[in-house]
Amino acid sequence: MAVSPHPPTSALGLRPVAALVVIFTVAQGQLQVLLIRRSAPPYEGWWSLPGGLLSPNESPQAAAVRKLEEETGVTDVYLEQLYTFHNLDGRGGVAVTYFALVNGEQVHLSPRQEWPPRWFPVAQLPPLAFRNQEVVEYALGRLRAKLGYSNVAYSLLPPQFTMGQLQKVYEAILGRPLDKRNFRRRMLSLGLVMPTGKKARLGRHRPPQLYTFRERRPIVF
Amino acid sequence: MAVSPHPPTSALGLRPVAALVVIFTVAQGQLQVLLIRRSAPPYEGWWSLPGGLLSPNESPQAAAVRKLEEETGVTDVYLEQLYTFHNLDGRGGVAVTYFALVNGEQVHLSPRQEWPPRWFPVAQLPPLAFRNQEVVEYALGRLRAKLGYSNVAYSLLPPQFTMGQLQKVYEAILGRPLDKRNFRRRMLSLGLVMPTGKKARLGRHRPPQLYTFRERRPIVF
DNA sequence: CCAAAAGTGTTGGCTGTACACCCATGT
DNA sequence: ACATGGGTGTACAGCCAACACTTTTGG
Repeated sequence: MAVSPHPPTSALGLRPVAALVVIFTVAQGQLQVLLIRRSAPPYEGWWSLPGGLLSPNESPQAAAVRKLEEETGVTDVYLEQLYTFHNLDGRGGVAVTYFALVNGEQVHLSPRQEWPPRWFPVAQLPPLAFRNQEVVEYALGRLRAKLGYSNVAYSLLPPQFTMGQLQKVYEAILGRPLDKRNFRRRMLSLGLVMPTGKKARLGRHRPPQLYTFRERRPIVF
Repeated sequence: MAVSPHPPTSALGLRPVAALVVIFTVAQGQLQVLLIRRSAPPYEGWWSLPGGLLSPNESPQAAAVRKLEEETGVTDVYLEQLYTFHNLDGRGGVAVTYFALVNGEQVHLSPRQEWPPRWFPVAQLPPLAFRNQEVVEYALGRLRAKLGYSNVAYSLLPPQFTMGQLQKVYEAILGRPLDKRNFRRRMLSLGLVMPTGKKARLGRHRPPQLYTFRERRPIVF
């Protein structure tokens, strides 16, 4: 374990506890992560994950929700606890990490800050402060795994969408192309999504079929 | 969220941080959990999971290892972070939980304490302090899931074992019987275990074939 | 001799994957 | 007319679950 360059703050079992959020979205066909720029040392000016110490009486999850809302204005999205790291910052603190999935359409990045938050494609991240790189990689692995057996994608899409849109989201997250027919079959047979009521008219001027998620909250199979 | 009956200890983002360990073993054909009795209020005299606040400069994982060693004398076993709970004790603390798997043969429960630790079958737990019941259930779900795609069982068994022994461990954890032939085939074809070098002599007096885990450290597929 | 545990193959169902063409719409 | 995207079926391979009897060992 690395030697702490700072005096210990950990007597009595009391520790600084922070929440960190890896916020994902899919835009321009790519999976993207939200990063902010640090305005204070250490790592001043470096890109890093949104997060910070818990407020008095606040739970780690509440802090994650608060950070998410502060940075993106979005609430009521998929949020899941990832892992709890120790000493990410070299000061003996504990960081509870989360990942969130947001629909890029609804997000308005807070422009109030001097150095505003920005989306970065996961494949082209800048150097990150602390050990945030690790955290992003961990989150990405988890997200990809969950895609296979849960409905996490619901919060990346509008309430109604076409199969093509859904498939593009999956492809962006997995980073590889999928077969259209197999994809459709799987989504339907898992009961993940269902066609909207709007019957497709036969004959001329038939609009594409729209689908919705059966459940717009976390489900695991 | 429940109202705290105690004054908040959470100003400045400093919180009490504890580690809790769900220690599993398989004995008498049953999956068992190690519990201790609390010697102080609240919940004095109730059964609960081993754990406690971090020592100065100690990481949550190190605290979990320490607790495990204190209670069972065992070291170098499978240990995995589970989930981080908030306010388990109603005092606004953060509890990082772990689960561990130990081979019952190697364990010598510390008898030094007035109220010694004891194994309980998971199916027959006594009432537990705080919300430890939740933690055990969470751990059990995770353990069962991991059994399917990892080699976690290695630390529940001696270095060499028969297929029958291995199968009994799986059955105890899953709580249902398995088919002998399918089980053997799967273990071998997944490359989880391999026969020991000792060639089975043909003819009379052939001892049962012994197997070992290919890797005695955490592997996930 | 008896009880207990090791060892051994085959079949049928299901699931996942690979693969190509037509139709409608909008530009 | 062309480009874009929606929509459709089949065949093969691998995986899992069900199923019964023989051999060996130790007492």
